[in-house]
Amino acid sequence: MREAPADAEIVSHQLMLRAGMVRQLARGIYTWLPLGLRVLRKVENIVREEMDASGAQEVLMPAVQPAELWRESGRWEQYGPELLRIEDRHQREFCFGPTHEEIITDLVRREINSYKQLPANFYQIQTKFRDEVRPRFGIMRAREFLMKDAYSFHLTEASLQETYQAMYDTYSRIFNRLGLKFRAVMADSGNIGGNRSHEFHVLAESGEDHIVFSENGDYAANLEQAEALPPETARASATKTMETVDTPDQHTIADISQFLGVKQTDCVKTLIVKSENDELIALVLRGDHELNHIKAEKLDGIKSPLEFADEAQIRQTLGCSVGSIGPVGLSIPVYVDHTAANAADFICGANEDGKHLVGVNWERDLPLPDSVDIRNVVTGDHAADGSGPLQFAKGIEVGHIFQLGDKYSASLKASCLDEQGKAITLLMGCYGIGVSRIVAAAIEQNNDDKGICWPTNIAPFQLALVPINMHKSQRLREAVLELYESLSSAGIDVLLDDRKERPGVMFADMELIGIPHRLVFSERGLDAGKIEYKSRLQQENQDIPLTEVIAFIQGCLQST
RNA sequence: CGGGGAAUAGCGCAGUCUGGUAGCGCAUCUGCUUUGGGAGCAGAGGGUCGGGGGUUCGAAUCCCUCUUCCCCGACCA
Repeated sequence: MREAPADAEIVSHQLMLRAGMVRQLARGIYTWLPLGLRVLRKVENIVREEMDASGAQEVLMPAVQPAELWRESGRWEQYGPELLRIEDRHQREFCFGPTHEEIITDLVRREINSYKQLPANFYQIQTKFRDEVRPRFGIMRAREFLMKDAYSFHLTEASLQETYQAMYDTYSRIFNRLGLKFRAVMADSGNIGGNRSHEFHVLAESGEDHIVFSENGDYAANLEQAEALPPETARASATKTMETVDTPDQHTIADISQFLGVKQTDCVKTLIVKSENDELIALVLRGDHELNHIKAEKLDGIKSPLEFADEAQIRQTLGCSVGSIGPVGLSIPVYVDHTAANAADFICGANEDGKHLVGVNWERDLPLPDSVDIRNVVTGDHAADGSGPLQFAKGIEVGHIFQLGDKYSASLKASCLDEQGKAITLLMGCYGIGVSRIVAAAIEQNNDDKGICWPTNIAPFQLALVPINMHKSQRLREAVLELYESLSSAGIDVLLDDRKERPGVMFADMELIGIPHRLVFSERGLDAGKIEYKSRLQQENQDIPLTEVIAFIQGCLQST
């Protein structure tokens, strides 16, 4: 289709519809059309080959899973509405699997009894269903999607580390073979649990995740996880006295700094969040900094997930509105960010509507508690490992590896006997790749105003063969068919555009669907013994002698 | 779950306010012309106007209701 449906928001979704790769059946549920499926299968095969090469073994687990196992792990209650629950005709409860920790752990506890069988790593490439609150962006965040999930089992921590590293290396090989620019970053392990975790991001401007890394690449983390170091310089000494000033109707830091004619960095903001008992806790940050929710909710006493206090409760306890809060004289617990703790002669709310304090100094006007890291890193911050200034990029998460430890093996009682005949609870790792999401992410990273620009290894076809006016020339037709046969037999994935269309239409369509290499064959070329080659990524054409064309194309495919 | 929007031909949209035979562009089909960057002319096919109910002589249009989809937020790989 030439026009994208109006509800396709991002470029990969629009192009996948226009190129005829997928069609939506229901909210977050898609049919893969032949062209899209070719890409999906190519991605899948690369993942499979590299997983096999890593020593992992492929299995295939059921999509429909009995509730009992989920009750045993405690997740039937925990998982919430994202878990699609169903009943069979006997009113037995099942769910459509969003992930397979329970199933693989159950399998392993039945089948693996001895240390001699370990370590083991099992994977599958299989359809998952997660009843997302808000599916969007086509297959980027669908409810039903294709995922590669792997689970490893170990007797010792060292063995888990070894497989974790092997998976890290395998993932890097996979994304390199896919031809995508990516980065592995340290990540929060979130609800899945465990201690160490890395995310793999495909870099794309439209990515929803923010990642940071140092120039030499030694340090890489997602924004949630990146540590903000305390300032290196000592706090300046006080030069001003504390005074109250009138700031009518000035609530935000932007308002205040403009109203008073000061920089946002001279201001300090105070956010009020809820404690575990729904009481109030203050978080103090420099005016220009953003609160990092993940860091905050890990602090003692703070409710997790983080919840901001409501306006009414703030007014009742502190006697002022949200826009006028400051740390001076607060009777509730206070956490101060490292950078805010380094401020001198700063400006903050006076805990009285329409008033702020200026010239405030820690330890003179108010006590300074031990400072903490609760902000997002910003441009100018340095990497926590000392590897230099941080750079920022946006990414799409396509892989995530975790060390689960005994989270599932303990609740599901998966153990085996060690060399001394003693039962040991197994340690686990799990490793996911969003196979269908990779297809969308690859398009987000590789497109132009004409359409998709597939990396050769995952393009639906490697080469487009475009004959000009083949229907008018029998000898051209014969030459084209012969060339098509020899290209195919040479193992080249070639698409012959044998439609009776005008050249412009064929060129535009081949560019839209993103075939990386193109050969144009005309009667004129046939006479000259030449064929015209063009790469999807370049403007210029070049003429190749017919006799050399197969070798030439093979060269093109190898260099990409 | 809260807030907002939409549903009319395969796609993009008009028509709805003010009820009176269902429209436009692209796509599709036929014919002729054209043929190296999304062709031109002529003609044709294609619609329970998301479903159900109501008001009316008459409903895409007004009323009620259900469903689905989209966006923002909360949530989350």
